[in-house]
Amino acid sequence: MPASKTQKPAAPTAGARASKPPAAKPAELDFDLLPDLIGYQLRLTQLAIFGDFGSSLADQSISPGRFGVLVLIGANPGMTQSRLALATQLDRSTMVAVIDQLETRKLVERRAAPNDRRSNALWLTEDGKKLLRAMKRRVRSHEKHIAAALGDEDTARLIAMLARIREHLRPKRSDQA
Amino acid sequence: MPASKTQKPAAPTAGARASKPPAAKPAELDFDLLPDLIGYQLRLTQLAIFGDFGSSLADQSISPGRFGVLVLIGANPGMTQSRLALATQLDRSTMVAVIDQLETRKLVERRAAPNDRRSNALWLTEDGKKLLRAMKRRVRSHEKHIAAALGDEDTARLIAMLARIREHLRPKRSDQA
DNA sequence: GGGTATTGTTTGGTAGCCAAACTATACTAA
DNA sequence: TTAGTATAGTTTGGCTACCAAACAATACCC
Repeated sequence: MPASKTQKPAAPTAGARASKPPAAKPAELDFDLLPDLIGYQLRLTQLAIFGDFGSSLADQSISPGRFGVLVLIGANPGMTQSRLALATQLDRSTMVAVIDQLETRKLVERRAAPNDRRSNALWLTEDGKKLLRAMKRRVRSHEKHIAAALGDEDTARLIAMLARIREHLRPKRSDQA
Repeated sequence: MPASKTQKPAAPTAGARASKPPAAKPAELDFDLLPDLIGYQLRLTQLAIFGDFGSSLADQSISPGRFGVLVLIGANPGMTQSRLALATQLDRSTMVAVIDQLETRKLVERRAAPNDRRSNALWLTEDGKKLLRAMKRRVRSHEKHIAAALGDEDTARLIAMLARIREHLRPKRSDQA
């Protein structure tokens, strides 16, 4: 932004005030090929859903990702961090901070793994279980709200389509849903 | 990672969900309700697509988001940063860095806006146009590859479904595709 | 035993994003 | 004209989320 002010302000002094043409309306934006891109549509939709999801869980300040971690630990008590990292497609080093955070909040505990002293066995605390139950309820109701836009049948079809895309994209991969 | 299938309801036989055998083996992971969540599925699919997309554009080191910005500027030459921020759902302050980056790489230019000395009019440089053309080709072919997993008809249906979800979620909003 | 693989961790980096405060400019109305 | 207010871009500061390399402890295999 030029700080100089050497230029005269468009002299409104002259009475030439007659023609104020269409005033150059912003005009419609052209999104070109974007709306046809599946990745773009996915991003938009995910933004919308996560925004909604987030606001619905905001008071717990648990992000969708953290919720997923809690679910996995809840459903697979005693699992290790590495397995969890694999399942969530996060790096092991990332998972350290995630568990640190959840442990600080007293939602998750690291315990000794029975067979391997390198591993941490992850368990929900009572608080964690309680919070998870409450969040699951909300998530399910939130999900119902979304599914209402499509109907059960189309919702199932949508999920199947997404799975199909993934399978087609990455020939082989496992330990992930 | 021991692997298996793309995971399934996991619950070994319906209903039974109490016993916890002292699994000596990694055992199957239970993803619980996650696979039924649209948001979760979207995230997985987006990860897969963007990963693929990214690797296909890696040599240009242009992220999907940056690509979208280039497309918008290309299709709406002279548009301002604010409009662009609105269209991409980014903050205006975020857009500054984005444009800085693209300008440094000589793909985009900030020019004086004709009617408003506060605004920057954004234009692609020749390099920008060239790169955009090349990337569009790749993106389209990439898109074809994805669509091949579904077929044209289902692809269109998928996109329509996603749009429906968004509309249902956020009552109304404009300036976005 | 020795070699190698794996687990969790530390460290250091990146991308991407938002919010508040600020400057320059534009618009509006007294 | 002038004052008030709104807007465009920017700066600053922060935050989340992520990866990659290196490392110690432990496990596994021969």
